Amino acid sequence: MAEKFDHIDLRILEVSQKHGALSQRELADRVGLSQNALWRRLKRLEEDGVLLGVHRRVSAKKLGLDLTVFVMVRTRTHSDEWIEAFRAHVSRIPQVVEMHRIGGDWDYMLKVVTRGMSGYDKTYKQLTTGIELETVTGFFSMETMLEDRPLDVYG
Amino acid sequence: MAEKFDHIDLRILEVSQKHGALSQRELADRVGLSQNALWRRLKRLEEDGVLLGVHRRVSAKKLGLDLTVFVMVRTRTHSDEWIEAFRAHVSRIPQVVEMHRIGGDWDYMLKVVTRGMSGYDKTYKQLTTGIELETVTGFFSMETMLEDRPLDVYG
DNA sequence: GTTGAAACACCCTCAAT
DNA sequence: ATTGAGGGTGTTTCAAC
Repeated sequence: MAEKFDHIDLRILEVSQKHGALSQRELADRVGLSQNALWRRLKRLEEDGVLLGVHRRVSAKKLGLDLTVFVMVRTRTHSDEWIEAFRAHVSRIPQVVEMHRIGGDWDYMLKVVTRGMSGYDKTYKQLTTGIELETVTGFFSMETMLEDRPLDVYG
Repeated sequence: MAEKFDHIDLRILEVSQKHGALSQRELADRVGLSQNALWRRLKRLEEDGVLLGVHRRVSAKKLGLDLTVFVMVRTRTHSDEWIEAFRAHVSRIPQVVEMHRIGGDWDYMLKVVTRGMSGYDKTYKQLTTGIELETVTGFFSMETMLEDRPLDVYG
C-alpha cells in the first residue's frame, strides 16, 4: 500500500482534529492552499472516510461528571454470540464511553464517566445485572493528567 | 448548588456533542428554540466553560493507527514534583492520547494509539527512557467495541 | 495547483413584540 | 421567549488560467 495521504492531507487532518471550527479560508491559510483547493481536499478526505464527524467537547467537570473509572471485567463465556450480547448490554449504559476487548489478566476494559460514587454504583449495578460476569474490578482515576489528545497523524 | 442547566441547555449539550457541524438554525429546531434564542444560549454556555472546542474526528484505522494499548505503570516515587515531571515526560509522546493517575494495583494508566507493534515498541522505549519506572505492563486492545461515546449529560 | 465571481446559506446584531 | 431584517462572512460551484 503506497502512501495514501500526502503531507498536506496530513496537515489538514492534524489541524482539523484540534480546531474543527476553523473556516475553510483560515484552514486553507494554515496548510498553504487556496480555499478552493482545500474544499476539494476536504470533500475527498470525507469521501475516503478518514475525516469523520464534527463534535463539540463539553466539560465533564462543569456537568458534575467528576468520577472516571476504568472497569476491568473477566467473563466465563467467550463465544462470538456472547461477546455480541455483552456489547449490546454495555451499549445500553450511556455512562460507558469506551469499551475494549483486551488481552492479559482481564477480558474487557470499560471507561466509565459518572456523577460521583453514587452514579458509579448505579452504573455498576446496571453493568452486573442481567448478564453473568466472573470478576469486575474498578480502577478509579484520581487525576486526569492528559485527555482527549489528537491522534498523531504522522506516528 | 442549584440546577445550573435547564433541560434545554442539556439538550443543546447533548446534540452538540454528537453533531457539532449543525447550523444554528438546525440545532435551534432540534431543541425547540428560535435561532436567536439559541445563539444567546450558546454564547452563555461557552462563557460558562461547559461548551468547549469543536473537533473533527479522524479514522485511526484509515491512518494505519491500528494498535491501541492500555499501559499500566507502577512508580517508585510519588512526590508532587516527580508526578509533574512524569506528566511532562509523557506529554512529549504524542502516541499517548490519555493519561490518568489511578488507584489500585498500579499508579498510572496510559492509552496509547500507534501504528502496529513497531510503533508501540518505539513509544514504549520513549516512555521508559529518561525516567525511572518500577513496572510497565501493556493491555492490548484486540477489539474496540465502543469508542468516543458522548458524555451522558443527564447521568 | 491558482484567481475571481456568482448564488446561496449562515452568523451576529438590531428593533419590535 | 418570539419574528423580521440588514450587513458581513462563509460555503459551494462555476469558469478561466
